[in-house]
Amino acid sequence: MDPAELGPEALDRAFMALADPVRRAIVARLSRSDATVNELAEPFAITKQAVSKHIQVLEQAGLVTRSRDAQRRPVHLDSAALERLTAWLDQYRLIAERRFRLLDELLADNRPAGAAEK
Amino acid sequence: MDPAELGPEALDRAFMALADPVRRAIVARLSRSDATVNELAEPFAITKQAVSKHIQVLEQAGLVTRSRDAQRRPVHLDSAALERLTAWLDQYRLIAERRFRLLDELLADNRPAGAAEK
DNA sequence: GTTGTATTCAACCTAGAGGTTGATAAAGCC
DNA sequence: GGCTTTATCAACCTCTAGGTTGAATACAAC
Repeated sequence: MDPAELGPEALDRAFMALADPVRRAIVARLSRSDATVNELAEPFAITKQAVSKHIQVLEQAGLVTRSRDAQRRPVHLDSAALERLTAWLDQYRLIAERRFRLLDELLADNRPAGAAEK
Repeated sequence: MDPAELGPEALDRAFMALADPVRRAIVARLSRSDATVNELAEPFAITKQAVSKHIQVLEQAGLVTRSRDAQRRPVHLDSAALERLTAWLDQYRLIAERRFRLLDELLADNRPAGAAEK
């Protein structure tokens, strides 16, 4: 099956991961460069353990990956994962927008024409 | 300030709203046409009260709006809200991708050049 | 006005998210 | 070996999300 396919649980985890300001800030920070847990924890008024948990949430959501560098575990943003979420959103947004466009054309054309769109 | 500006709480609510398979299915359904609570509840094995709550979550997240038609309260998908989320994701995805592209160019160019990207 | 349909409100339950503190693991430095 | 740094594990607490049932509201239809 398509590796870029996103099952429901994967979407659950990805959107849930982004539904937290700390984790979104981490994503924003990682967009500029990879970073370690300590570096990522620095701006926040919470413990490093809490940040470590946030990173694990992002990792299980597939949004970030981690490597090894001695005792450090640099975190890396997976931009393809963000793209998959964008794709999910765009899919339904475009369906809805196409529908509105058709409706507008019908209305502008000449008559109500009592078609779809309850 | 820009009405399309998304504060942290708005992003919290929007992403949280999408972190549930029932609510995502509702969004998918609404992309095809507006629908009432009863219509939206039909495919699910949960009570209408639960679906009503889901819709309120989507509404407070700004993802849907509601109108009145006698005792019915048709739900309408706000595609602009989806677009705002896409914009948030793309913002950081593009920063990360640009960085990778530059790094690739540096590597392909000729020498390591010991620049950024820890 | 009474019945029926669509939706919400209120109270409650349970599981999990996000936080803490304290102990543990793993790797470099002297 | 011992010490320090980086990061995680474990146990715990509190708050909220998602679900239930049962009563209440709002409007239509008869």
